[in-house]
Amino acid sequence: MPGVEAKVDETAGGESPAAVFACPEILKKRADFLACARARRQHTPGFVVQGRRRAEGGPVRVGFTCSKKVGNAVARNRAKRRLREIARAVLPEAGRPGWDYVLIGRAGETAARDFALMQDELRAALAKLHG
RNA sequence: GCGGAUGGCCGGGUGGCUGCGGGGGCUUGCCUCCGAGGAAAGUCCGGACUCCACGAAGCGACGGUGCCGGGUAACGCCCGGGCGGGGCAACCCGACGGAAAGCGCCACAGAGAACAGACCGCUUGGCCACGCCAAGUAAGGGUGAAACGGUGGGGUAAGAGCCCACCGCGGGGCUGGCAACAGCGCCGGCACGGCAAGCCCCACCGGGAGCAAUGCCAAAUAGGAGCCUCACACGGGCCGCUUCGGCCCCGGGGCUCGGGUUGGCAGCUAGAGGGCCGGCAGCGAUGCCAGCCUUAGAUGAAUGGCCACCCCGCCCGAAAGGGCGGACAGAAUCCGGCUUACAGGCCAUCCGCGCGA
RNA sequence: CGGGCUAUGGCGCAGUCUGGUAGCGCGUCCGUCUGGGGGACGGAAGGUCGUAGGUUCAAGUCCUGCUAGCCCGA
Repeated sequence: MPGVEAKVDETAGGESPAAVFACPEILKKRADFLACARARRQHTPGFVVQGRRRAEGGPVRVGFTCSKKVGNAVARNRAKRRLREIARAVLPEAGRPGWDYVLIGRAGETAARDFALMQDELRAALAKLHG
């Protein structure tokens, strides 16, 4: 859909306010996930984060993965919701434009770990990833 | 009070801040409304809805269902009834058609395993007499999951439905019931072991695929290949000296085939819909009528995060209080069932035992 | 959304159709041969047949429900 892509290019131009970063673009293509999987990664007790810098630039993008190992549908959905929430809270300030991030849920921990703790861990992991 | 049976219900609540999906509104970034389940699950049945195939009917193959009656859009579901089994009872359970249509199987043990037959025996007779032979017999013993009707009496050389009574079984009759079936009396003297969740027979049912169905739009490979047809108007080629005529390419239309990547829209949520309170018919499932309320539609896929109070459970504590936790589980076209999972709690009816009046 | 396959000793597989004895190879253990190792030979142990019911005298096998894993089509 050309119209939508044109709009995305506008917002990614750099002049947009911080509100754009409040809801980062969601990764939808399998190829994007595979590209991130080949890039750098950081492990934390609650989740795994992968990140890569896209050659073409653009906004912050983020994707979420919870495999069957995490549990049944309820456990997977709950883990993804918590990952989305910490991404929404942390990425606008800690994420870098032009980067793709993938957050991967882990069995048990992602759904049970303290929420504030996971936010700090994401900030620390992103710093390591960028550096 | 203790124990039990059946039917039904709830599945944490309230408020605040901040986010997500969808609808609507307008002043285009704000407001407002709605937003998971009883199983949304497993995908085991039955439908609706789309597309494909098909002249009708019959027969066959394959698959399914299987006591009778009713309910239903339909069902393998539900209700009522019958029969059989379990329980002191309330009540529960049952793949519950046919084994005299045919084939097959019944290991081991045992004399003998489906058609009769005789190991130990019993009785009679004979003899070279503590044994052998012949005839009769199938009551008793032993084996087995199962042994050719059972119990009692008569009878007999010993026995045997050989005869009798009761029970069982089979046949036909009457009565009650729509029926499954039940009851009553009559006849037969026993023939017909089990397995059909082995093949099979009988009766009934069933076309295939699935919302990634299907339809439309846009971009793009590239305006591809084949067949039929229309027209020889333009252009090219061939036959022909030319006009003209015919044929082929090309062109218009139709059909088929091949390659075939994304994106959007429709389908897409109001339907045999659910809930509450009534009325009528019915034992009931259910049907009819009336009123009110309610009604998720995502597509890398929406319900999250934090806080406060209350409820419940566990732990620590003398208490105040503190800490941890909240069953099973997440819509994907929709509906009716089935099956499976489920912390804790509530309500109603009924049964047995004990105590009291 | 629809369809199929598998589950048996530690590992890989037979046996299931056609019901009565669970078998094969590798591995493990013991012994012998060798000075020792390897190897060979001989012997032995080891299986709730995924799970819960049912049919049957009898179930790994037949039927039904469930669990786990794998594969295929749109």
